[in-house]
Amino acid sequence: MPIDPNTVITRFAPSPTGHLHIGGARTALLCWAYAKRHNGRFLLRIEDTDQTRSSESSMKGILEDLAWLGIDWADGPDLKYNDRTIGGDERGVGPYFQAQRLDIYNEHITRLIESDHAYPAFETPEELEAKRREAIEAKVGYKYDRSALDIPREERMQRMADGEPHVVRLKMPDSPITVHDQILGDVTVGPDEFDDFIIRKRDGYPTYHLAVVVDDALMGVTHVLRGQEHLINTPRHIAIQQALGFDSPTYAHMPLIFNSDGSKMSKRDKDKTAKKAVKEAKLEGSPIDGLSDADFAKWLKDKTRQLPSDQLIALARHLDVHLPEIDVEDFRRAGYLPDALNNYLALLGWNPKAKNDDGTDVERFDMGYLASHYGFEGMGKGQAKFDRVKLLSFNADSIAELPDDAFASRWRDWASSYDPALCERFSAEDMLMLAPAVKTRCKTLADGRGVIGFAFIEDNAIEFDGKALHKALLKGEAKGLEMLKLFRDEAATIDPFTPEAIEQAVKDFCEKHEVGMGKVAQPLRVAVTGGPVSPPLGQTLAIIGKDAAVTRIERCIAEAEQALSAKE
RNA sequence: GGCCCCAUCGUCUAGUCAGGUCCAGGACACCAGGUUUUCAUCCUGGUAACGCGGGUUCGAAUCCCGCUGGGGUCACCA
Repeated sequence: MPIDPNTVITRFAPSPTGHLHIGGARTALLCWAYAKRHNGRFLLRIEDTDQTRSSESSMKGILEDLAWLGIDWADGPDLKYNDRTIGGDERGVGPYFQAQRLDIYNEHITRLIESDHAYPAFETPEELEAKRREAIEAKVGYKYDRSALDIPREERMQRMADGEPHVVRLKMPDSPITVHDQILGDVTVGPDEFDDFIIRKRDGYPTYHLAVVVDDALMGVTHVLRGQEHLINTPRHIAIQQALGFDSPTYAHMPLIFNSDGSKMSKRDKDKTAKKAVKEAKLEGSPIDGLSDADFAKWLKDKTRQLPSDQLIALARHLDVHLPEIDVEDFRRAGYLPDALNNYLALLGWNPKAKNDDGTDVERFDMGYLASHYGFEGMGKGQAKFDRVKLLSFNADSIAELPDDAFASRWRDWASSYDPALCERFSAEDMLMLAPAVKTRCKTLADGRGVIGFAFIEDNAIEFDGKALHKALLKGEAKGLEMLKLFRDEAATIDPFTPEAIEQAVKDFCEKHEVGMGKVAQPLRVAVTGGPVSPPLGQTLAIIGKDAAVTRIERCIAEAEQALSAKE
């Protein structure tokens, strides 16, 4: 297993216990970028040593989310995904699932025990828990008391060989350990801060600390970039590396990201938002299929209880609330573009420290830029708050910058997964026609529908906004109503009924009658949409089609005349 | 609570390592004006920050100390 120390190798190692969290996505993105920048390899490893919490579906979801973001891996799980094979094992350092590497871990653990760097311990979890509680009551920090070391070595080894249930603990050195962190600088932690932690659990699986060190070393990982929550773990990892004779990789710990109120971005935020909305709506029973009233009540009462994703989404739709996006999947569903999300994520904690031609700071960039410029030098040290509003602005810009055809196809792709009714109502050609009107008016692909909401209403179900109707049709000298009546017959003759032809017809009509555009456009707008706000008139009319337009104009005229006669 | 990390506009940040060119620059948000048949886009301008207290220095956002504040971590989770 030859490892080239000159090749940068980074890794992302998620545990498949849920969706890919936005924080994890940022870690993966920056690890990926660092490897690309140095012409190295980015590898993916699945940390599934927690047998009770890991699942196959979580793992697949994570891979899918990474692929959606545009993060690809040189080594890692070799899975078929959308007919495309991702990953490979050219170097022969797999497998990339920790659960398949038990022999490797055991081999190393045996080495540690034989060299007296580790030892078996036989206390039960209950015994340890009791000791821990005592320590807390006595207000002293809990540390494992090494009582297993009181057992003579021979006896310990024999009991282990006899199959007595045990864990294996690493004997921590009694000198301080310094982490040379690329972002934070040197961080030294004294020996009093650590106890002899467990490296193999009672069930025979290694703990995270052991597995991560062994895998990183054997897979040739040169740079470990991860969240700051791991900083305190690093001395433990260094201790294992030293005991095993491994070189330590270069470490870089990045600041964590938080909600704008300073709280941790947690998957539970979604449930929290939904619970609040349920209480405000004073819902008694479960409003959605598949969720019993009893389960609903249980969920509502228990702050920590979470609903399955699909039920939560159904509930949110029912209550018309927007759930905060936490997982990558949430951002996908909400209609974010991966480019915008990646851009924002990278910028949260990293700064390219470069200027645009106009002297402003470089903020907007694509994956290619990241892959050629990312480095630890630009990383900030402070914790950052996740600003959804700024992300939304990035997303809106990215959408607006898309050429019409690209926008239309992305919009359609999104809708086919998350808003099938939109695809039924509009063909691909329709959506292309809609593109210029919609793309500058939506911040996410999901709010594209809102821009053209009037098209989803039946012609005879349009409700005219009273205020708008009055202002556009009834007020003033040159009555909008008169213009609308005159234009009604004109509209029927427009052929083809395209945005351009409609615009031209309105323009000609205005010139002929010597009135300003507004005098005709606003009444028409109210007539076909019911309200005073819509995309440009040509598109607005073309979207619903000629027959619908004429029908709506007639209904509006009738409504206005009724309002007029009611007044008199 | 022990240990560790951090601290510039409301938010993300540039500037801090090599103290003066910073009465602190950019972006998002906000406010005002302009373009536009509405809305949106777009353009122009504006409000807004060096947490506090001590030092060092001719001079500190930048160096040192303390305080305060925020965060992480103390699992047979990762």
